[in-house]
Amino acid sequence: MAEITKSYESRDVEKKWYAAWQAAHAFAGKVAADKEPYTIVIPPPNVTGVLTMGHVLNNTLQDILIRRARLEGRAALWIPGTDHAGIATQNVVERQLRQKEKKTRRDLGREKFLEKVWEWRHEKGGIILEQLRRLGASCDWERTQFTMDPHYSRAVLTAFVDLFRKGNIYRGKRMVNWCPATQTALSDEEVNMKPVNGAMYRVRYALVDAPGQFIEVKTTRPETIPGDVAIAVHPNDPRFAGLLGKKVRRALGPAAEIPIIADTAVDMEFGTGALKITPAHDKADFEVGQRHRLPAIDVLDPDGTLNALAGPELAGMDRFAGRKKAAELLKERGALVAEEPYTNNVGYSERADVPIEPRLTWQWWLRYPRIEEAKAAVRDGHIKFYPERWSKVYLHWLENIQDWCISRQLWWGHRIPVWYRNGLDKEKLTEADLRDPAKVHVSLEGPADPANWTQEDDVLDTWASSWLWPFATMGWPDAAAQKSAGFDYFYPTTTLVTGPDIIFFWVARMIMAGLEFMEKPETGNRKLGAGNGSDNPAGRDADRSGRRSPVAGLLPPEEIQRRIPFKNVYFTGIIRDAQGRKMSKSLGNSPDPLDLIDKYGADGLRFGIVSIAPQGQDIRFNEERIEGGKNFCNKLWNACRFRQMSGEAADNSSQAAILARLEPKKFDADDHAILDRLLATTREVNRCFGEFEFSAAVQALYTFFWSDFCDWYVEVSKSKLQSADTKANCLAIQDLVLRQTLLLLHPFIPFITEELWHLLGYGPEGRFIEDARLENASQIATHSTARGLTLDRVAVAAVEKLKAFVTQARALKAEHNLASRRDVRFFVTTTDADWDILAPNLAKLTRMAGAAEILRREKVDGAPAAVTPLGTIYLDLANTVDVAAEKARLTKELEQLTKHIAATEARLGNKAFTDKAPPAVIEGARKQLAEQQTKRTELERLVKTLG
RNA sequence: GGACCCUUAGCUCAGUUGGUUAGAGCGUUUCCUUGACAUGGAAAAGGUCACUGGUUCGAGUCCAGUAGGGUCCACCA
Repeated sequence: MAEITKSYESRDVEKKWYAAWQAAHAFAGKVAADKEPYTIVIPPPNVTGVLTMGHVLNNTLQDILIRRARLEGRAALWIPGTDHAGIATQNVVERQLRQKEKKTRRDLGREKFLEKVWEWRHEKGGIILEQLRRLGASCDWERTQFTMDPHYSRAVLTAFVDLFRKGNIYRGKRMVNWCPATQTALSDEEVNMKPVNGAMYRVRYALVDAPGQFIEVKTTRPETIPGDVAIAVHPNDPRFAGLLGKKVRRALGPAAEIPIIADTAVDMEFGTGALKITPAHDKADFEVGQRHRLPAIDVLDPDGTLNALAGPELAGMDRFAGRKKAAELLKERGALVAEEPYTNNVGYSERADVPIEPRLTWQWWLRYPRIEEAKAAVRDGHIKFYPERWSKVYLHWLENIQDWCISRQLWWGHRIPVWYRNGLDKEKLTEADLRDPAKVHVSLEGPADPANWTQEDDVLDTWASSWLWPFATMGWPDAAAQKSAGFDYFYPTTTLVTGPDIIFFWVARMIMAGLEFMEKPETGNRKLGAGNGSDNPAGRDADRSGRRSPVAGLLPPEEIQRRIPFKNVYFTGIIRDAQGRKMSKSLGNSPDPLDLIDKYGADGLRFGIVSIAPQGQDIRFNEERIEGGKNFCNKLWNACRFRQMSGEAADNSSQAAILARLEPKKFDADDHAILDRLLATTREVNRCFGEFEFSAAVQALYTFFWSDFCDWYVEVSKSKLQSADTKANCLAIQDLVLRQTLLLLHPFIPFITEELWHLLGYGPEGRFIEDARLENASQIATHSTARGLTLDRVAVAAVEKLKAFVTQARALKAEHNLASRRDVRFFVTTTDADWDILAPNLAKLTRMAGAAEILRREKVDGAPAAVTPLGTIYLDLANTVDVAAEKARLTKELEQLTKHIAATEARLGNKAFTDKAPPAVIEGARKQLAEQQTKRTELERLVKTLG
């Protein structure tokens, strides 16, 4: 067996084991009838993405769950893959095209451009999947998915056709969020509101019939004045009662007389109480316009440039330049009454980070399916959220859900499988036309006579493909593919690990998709993709609320349970920098995880990131904690090194073999205590996994391993290993502890644990650590009992006292500047009972305290002393004691103790306490008081001896 | 405007149904290269648990309110 080196070098170890795991197909998810499945689908990173700290956290947690599942003997499957990320990817390729060839995508044309995108995808896409391997992610790479793969596209289009047939999808001309930079519509979820410092302009409009009279409005967007079609006031506003129905002259742009109208949408309190109505450029104005049958005058081109309708002075200007110019023009004409700084909320395009424009366009909309069941799935606990509070956010969104704009004016994506009969005027298409197969064809295959049809240009929102991820990655809707993927076995997936920022984008939609599409094959998967079904023209009077009355035919609970895409959702925190800001590319405040892996090892990074990621809270990134992860790995390495240097093991190849080497008759208190702590830690980690408390699990393992095992047990071992009588048993205990600790730690730090597992020979030759089974505490206890070992819980308390004894002894030395001396003597005055605890441990205690000897005495005078749970310990200093300092030190301790005693006595003297508190608590208080009093008596005596 | 979260040691944070003298890591001070580890060991200093009330025998923990910080949702020009 190879010798363990002095320090842990991660690089080669990581490379070696990852290659070995892959060569052995160790991560393959295989159907096994005798095992429980454990399934995770990765939140697919953008194919353009590179590994960020967010990915590190997210994927480390998934890997922890998957590896733990394997150790527990479950059939684990983790499906990896990437998202085609419509806008992001198209942007990347367009930018490259612009830089390298000085061309736009339109210069190339749709087909050529898409070729370029695929080229890019094959050359540079999916780097992140390679990076995940560096992190140690144990995905089943042979199942890697991409949302633009042919089979995945088929799933996406099948879902579209099916929903269209059911009447959930319709086409409508609506106000949408338009991104002038990418020139596509966006869903509400892709718009972020930001406060923007701008100006509020007070503008006056001249009354047509009353020269010299005006009505004033306030606006932040004077450049849209050419699109004004009315001025609205509240019908109950007395200030304007006389003006209703009168006309004013548009203040800017093509001359026009526009009416003053009354509408309750106007807030009398705000601004001047009068509102300019520009239906083409504001959602609220659009609705007012609809109510009053006013035209919408669109003065902006799709790219945000003012067009001819804005008038010659503004036409051709960018919207922001136009705003300034408009203000100047108004000023020149005396129409600008005032201009003041103003901060308002403006919607920004999430992708392009530019203000969006409300814009009236034809788009495809989805009325979400299974909304009620989606609520029930979470409300009734079929799907559990961790932390639970996110379910409120989820339910609130579903309560107020709006139809989803699923079409995008992009080229990279799933092209909507709709064909229009040639010659049809798309601008005038009615709902009835849409459902008429003679006019509009909807299918996967396309029309039989393609020459007579023209396909829809738009593609689907990327999320309209990723919402199928949990089952489209397992073959759906192809029955044969589902069978070979083990769909029936692995679906529903067990746990989804994701960020709360995509709860609406992704989590909620996946739930609805699962509920809608995962019907039993025999009852459903019927005519999926069969084309226009006009049996249910429900989309006819689609309104923005999109609410379907809760109809009969809601799924029963068993069916919900069967269809849901996952049983647990764990929401990670968002990783922030030291100042608490979100990590972002533009701020440059995100460390490169690969650098961190180089510096601290993948295991160090994993351990560190998990340890700072408590459940449900955002994470303040702290590189020192990553360094702490590395240090922990080194500690683990060296403890195993110590074990290896301490002696050959008879047989380490299984837990049973190690248990067989235990010699229960030779157990001392430390042996009992460390095994007790091992079982407690095993139990605690188990509990943590049940509650998804990863950082608590790491904390428990850290404390157990570092404090209980290394700082105490390994140190007492050094004495035990000196004696041939106790050596073999001590080594067996170390092996038992280390073996179990490696198993418990493996999900968190897979590389180093695999390496040490082999170096110490804890498994059969040629097998991985994950081929072993992690036993829980009661299984270990049962096996131990079978070997004649019964753990002595009293020993645990004794060891706590011994630890306190040693600490006091060391403190005495340190206070007298003798910490480095190993030749000091200690005296102890104590009871026979306590001496019985001390005596068998004297060799270890002497070594631990760094003393030459510890002797029992009846009485000691004039030496520095400390009161321990096992008697009073004295440092033999002969005549060199500083009596005053000694007295001050003891008096201070006595004072503190007296306060505590008073508090305890007060509690016990309170009849309400003794009447109402549980007996165990009262008993604990009494015991505590007795101990405190004993200690006080002793301290008082010591102070007195000092005069 | 609505909802949710946070405020505990110098810093970053744990603290799981209310119950001994509130913990960890980092940092700080002093000491230690003893045969696993200086990526380490020992000892120590450091907290009126944001504030104010309430419930309770007992509150960091439960309730109400206040202040400060954050996130999400919401069409006030």
